[in-house]
Amino acid sequence: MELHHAILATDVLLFTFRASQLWVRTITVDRPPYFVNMKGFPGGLIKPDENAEAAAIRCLREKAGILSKLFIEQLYAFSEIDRDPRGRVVSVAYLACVPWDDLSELEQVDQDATAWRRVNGLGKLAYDHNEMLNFALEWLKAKAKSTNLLSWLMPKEFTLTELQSCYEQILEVKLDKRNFRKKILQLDLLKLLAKKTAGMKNRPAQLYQFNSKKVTFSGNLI
Amino acid sequence: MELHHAILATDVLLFTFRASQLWVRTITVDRPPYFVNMKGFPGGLIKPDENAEAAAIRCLREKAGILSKLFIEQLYAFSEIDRDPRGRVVSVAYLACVPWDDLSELEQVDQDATAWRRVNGLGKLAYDHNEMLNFALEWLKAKAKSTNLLSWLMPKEFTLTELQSCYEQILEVKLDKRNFRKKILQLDLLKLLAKKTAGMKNRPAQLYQFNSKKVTFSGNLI
DNA sequence: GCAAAAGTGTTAGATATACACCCATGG
DNA sequence: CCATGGGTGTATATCTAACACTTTTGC
Repeated sequence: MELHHAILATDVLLFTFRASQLWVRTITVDRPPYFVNMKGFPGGLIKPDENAEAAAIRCLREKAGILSKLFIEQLYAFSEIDRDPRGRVVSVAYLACVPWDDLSELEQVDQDATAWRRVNGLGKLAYDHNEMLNFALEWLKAKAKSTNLLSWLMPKEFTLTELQSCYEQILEVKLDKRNFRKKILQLDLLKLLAKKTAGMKNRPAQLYQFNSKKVTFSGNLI
Repeated sequence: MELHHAILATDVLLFTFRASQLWVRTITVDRPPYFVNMKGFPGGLIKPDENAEAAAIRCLREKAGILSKLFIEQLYAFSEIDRDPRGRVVSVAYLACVPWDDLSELEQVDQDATAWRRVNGLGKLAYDHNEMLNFALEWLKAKAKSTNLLSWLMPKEFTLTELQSCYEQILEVKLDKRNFRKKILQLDLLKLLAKKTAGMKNRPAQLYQFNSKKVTFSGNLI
């Protein structure tokens, strides 16, 4: 129908939270001109019979082995002419989140081609994936401040200290414990469970869960 | 290099503010299957030697006759399979803003193929352009609340009543005059000019201008 | 009993909201 | 003098920010 202009692709930045750290799913990119174990985010071409989001979810499955239900939203379309050394490729990047304990053992484990890596200290990534990561981290900050997005990063049950730690990671600030608890509890996002942590070498902590995983504006949270 | 998958295009929603109303630049789409004066937003294919934003600016020039310097930011990539009846076209939509009095007479005037139309009451548009408009209006709301974006919609000199009216249009709320003035003045975004309106049939109004047109977070404005 | 993390309130300052009348101009 | 839109202040409620000690458990 028209002259061929650009290949259309997608990349996905999938985040999770575990052990007081933000993690992102990476793949190994060892194609020319990238060698020696360079990392990037899973992605691939968009097929004629799928929209960009469907392609993103498929790539997560095929390239990163992730099948679980997840939160996914479009981040940005990266279209710089030289962003891919192989040719003109425009990539619609997606951001996704999944609670660590929703993942199967196979999804949690690191493999040769794909692994969970801490967001801090990823180093130089392939293509323009560092730029994508910066976009994603800014986006996470904005959403963490104004929505209940963290329901897609926290495990099913968590303590307020763990939740606070997740906010602190994403917002890159230190929060006051008492003010944080007052604020988050009065927002009515959380349900108090009839359970506490056990087996720790300190005082047991009250467990909570999110009321809803529908991500909506929830006031100015933090 | 690869199988042909999708054509890559861009569309631009260019807004301005005049006579207490939000306006958007439209074009006439009378190609099959759209006839009888259907409206849409200016757009076109992305060329091999330009990124999406450059293509958007070029399309504004070629299809809508707009050459002035403007604020432009990516909105969303629309990729539904059937969004264009002519074939598989993915469109990276951009939102742009320009102050009415930056426009030349030729840019202000309506022509056969392209015109300024009030945002309210546009009716059914071609393709998925109604969806684009909804995205853009939500985006405008969010930015109006947290940045000095309106520096790209207001004329060089304006009264506080005009500025309030622009906020009210975009946010779709009615604001209290005294609270609005208190808030906006204490934010230090505006410069008081040594001028007042004249020739009106009522009391002259103080004129202001924006200190800066660099769009940045400016507190929770309104 | 000690180490480690959990849990808990108050106060002062800043911000948001609600609200009504007088002023300057043109006709 | 009247119609039109411009301009101004206060009081209350709410939210934010700063801050330190006691409790419960495992070892």
